[in-house]
Amino acid sequence: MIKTSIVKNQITAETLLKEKGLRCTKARILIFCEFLNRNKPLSINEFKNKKSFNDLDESSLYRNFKKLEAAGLIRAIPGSGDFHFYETTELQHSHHHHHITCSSCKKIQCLNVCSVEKQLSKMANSVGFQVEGHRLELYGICQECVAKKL
Amino acid sequence: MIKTSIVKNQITAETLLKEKGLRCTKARILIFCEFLNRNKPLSINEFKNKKSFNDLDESSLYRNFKKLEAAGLIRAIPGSGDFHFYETTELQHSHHHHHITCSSCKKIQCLNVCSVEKQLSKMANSVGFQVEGHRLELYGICQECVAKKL
DNA sequence: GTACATGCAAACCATTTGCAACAGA
DNA sequence: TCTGTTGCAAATGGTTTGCATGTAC
Repeated sequence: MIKTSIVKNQITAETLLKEKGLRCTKARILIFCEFLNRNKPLSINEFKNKKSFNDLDESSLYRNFKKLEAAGLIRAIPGSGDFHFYETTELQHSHHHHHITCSSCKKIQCLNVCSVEKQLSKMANSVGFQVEGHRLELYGICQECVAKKL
Repeated sequence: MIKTSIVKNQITAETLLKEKGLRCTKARILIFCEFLNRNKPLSINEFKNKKSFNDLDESSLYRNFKKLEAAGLIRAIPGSGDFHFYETTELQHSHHHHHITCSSCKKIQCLNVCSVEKQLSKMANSVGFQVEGHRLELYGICQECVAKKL
């Protein structure tokens, strides 16, 4: 199941790269597949620390991020700490999601719905901006922890 | 009018610094006053380029930002472009609000309304969580940059 | 007088760039 | 083959740090 989607993503990656007129390099496919497989904002640091990227020079990493961004396949997420973050622009609509962290037991849960886009557009428009994207992290208490505290 | 508020802010600055147990250095007062007077997110770069800060060494700038942040007088704004951004926690910035960053010129704008709380509660409830809080950063394009690109 | 702040220079670290060797089309 | 990509090493630029001097209290 998981393997199937990874294979599918590899094909997707190669197809999209070609569509955008980019050469299908080993490195490029590896990087772009990582975005498609993980489908969430990834920092450059996460690539640097991953064993499968050990053979790839850092400068090539950076250059490929730039290329993929220029081609519109990934998007830079402005300002997130010490490293640059990017996310894929593909799959966005079907898979865009956020997380909520339990402040008691630290469990992280995926939220499969994001229903704030309209509000965000309004908020941004009120100060003359057009929204391109957002980063949202929730925190709260999960059912089990509420139960424990009673 | 403006002068009056600037004088007032100078007094405020010195009072707050003392309250937090920080020494009232010339540099420290100058920096913190800048935050109180401008009352919006400021990048370190804006300080570096300002003539009134020419006499102050960069390392002192950075050290003072850290001190003021540790004392809770200013807050670092996560994820901006090439420079760190801070805003004062005093005045209107003490209440809950978010920011939108222009992905072109990197300007950061405060959003004075947060109208997503209800949606967030719903999203969280759907996976059995009660929301305690959230972190939200928007990015997009500001009016000026839209105009430039045309 | 003492602890903390400053200036200066060097170090640090993420990112960029120049260049020669290499690989995709 | 020809142009774009890679690895390596050096450069860049924002930020940090060590140390001797200066200043708030």
